[in-house]
This record gives sequence, C-alpha cells and structure tokens, in this order.
Amino acid sequence: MNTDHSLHQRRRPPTAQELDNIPWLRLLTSAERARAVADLRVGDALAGDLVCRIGRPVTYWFGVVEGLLKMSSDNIDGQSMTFTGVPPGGWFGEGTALKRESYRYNIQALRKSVVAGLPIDTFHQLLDRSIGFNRFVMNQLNERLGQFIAAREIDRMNNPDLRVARSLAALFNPVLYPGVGDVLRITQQELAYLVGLSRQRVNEALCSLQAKEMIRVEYGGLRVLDPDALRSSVFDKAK
DNA sequence: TCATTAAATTGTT
DNA sequence: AACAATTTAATGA
Repeated sequence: MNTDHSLHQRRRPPTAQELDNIPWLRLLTSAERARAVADLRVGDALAGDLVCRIGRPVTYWFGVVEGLLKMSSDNIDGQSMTFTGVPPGGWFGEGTALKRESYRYNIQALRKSVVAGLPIDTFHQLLDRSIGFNRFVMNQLNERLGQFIAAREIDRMNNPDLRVARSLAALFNPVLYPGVGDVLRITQQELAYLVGLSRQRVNEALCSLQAKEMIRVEYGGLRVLDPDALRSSVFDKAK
C-alpha cells in the first residue's frame, strides 16, 4: 500500500473543542498548558493514510482526537501484523519519543480521523518540568503494559466470541482511551481487521455479546453495557 | 425544512 | 464473496 500522505498533510492549530479532547492538558499548570497548546498541531488523516511509519525519525508525540487508527508492524514476509486499534483519547509513541529513536510501528488511519501531534522537543520540555505530565506518561506506560499482556492472552484464544469481547474491553479502556465514552464508533469491518476475524464472524460474536447484554450493537458503533463482563466473562465451550 | 437519492453499514447465506 | 435490508449522509428545491 502506497498511501503516505503524512508528509504532505496540512497541519493547523487545534480548535477549542479539539483541545477538550486532549486528556493530559488538564494535568498541566496554566503556564505549561499555554506552551503545549501553542506547539500542538492537528491534522486530518483520510482512511488509509499513514500517520507515521517504521524507521522514520520521531517528530511528534501523537494522539487521536477523533476517528480510529491501527498500530501494526511488518514482518519479514511483507505481511503486516496488527497490534491494536487506537480510538479517541489515545496517545502513543512515548517510548520511542523518550529515547528519540525512530518509530517502531506503522500507524495507519482506519477511517477519516483527526490526529494531534506534540513536537518532540516540547514533549521533552514537559517531561523535564511538569509533574502532571510525568504522572500522565507514567500512568500511560503502566496501563499499556497491562494491555500488551492481555493482548498476548487474546491471541492465544481460539473462541472467537471471547476474542471479540476482550478486544472490545481493551478499546473501551477508560485510562488509555478517555475519549471513547459509552459508545465506541467502529464498524464491524474495522473491528474484524483489528481482531483478525472475518466480518461475518465478528457480526455473529457481536450478536452473541448483545444477547448476553454486555453490549448493544448500533449502526456504525457499539455501546458497552457491562465492561466488567467484557473483560472477565468466560464462555461455555459446548456449542 | 423536507423529500429524494446516494453511500455506508449491517445481517444473512 | 455476494446479496438484500437498513441507516445515515448528501443534495437540492
């Protein structure tokens, strides 16, 4: 796929409403926040656009204001392996930004999205000076560690309903993705890409989860009714 | 604002 | 993969 529009992407200052959807801003002092807001840039990514790709030097610390991204890497065969989706409120790449390395993942928009970026120099200045910012980043790293451990378990599951349930629980993580709320905007096709199942099977799993009153299937999205059940429920093997 | 039409998404085979 | 049914978005009077 050759859809690297990221370099030519138009960037603009964020609107007030977009700033509201950036969770860590409210943890800063007013002086720190003013500095961050001045340096923040947002851009629109169309479906298929690469926000950043493996090997490129880190220029921004990115976050999703609106839409849906996926994080993936290429293995030697040229096959790409999807790690996770990134819904609104999610910020990523702090590990590589910390070390000023190059990106280790491709980040691609699954649908038209609004992506915010904090320049890496500003990122480091906040790390040097702001307690609130450090607390956010530390919390973020810790929470994501939990997610990756859970993701390994998900990969080893053979029950599709269970895989879908756990994957949804991950996307509804309120710490990592505070912009999601009760309704996750995601199509069944997009979810199928992320989970690695066919859309048909995902549809069947969603109907099953709805019958168990864990979620409600809506047009273009899903409403979560029982997050704990998604995270910890066990399904009967017999079928 | 409303009615019509096109596009997107879902449910099913 | 294909198809019909349903929902939303876009268009224009």
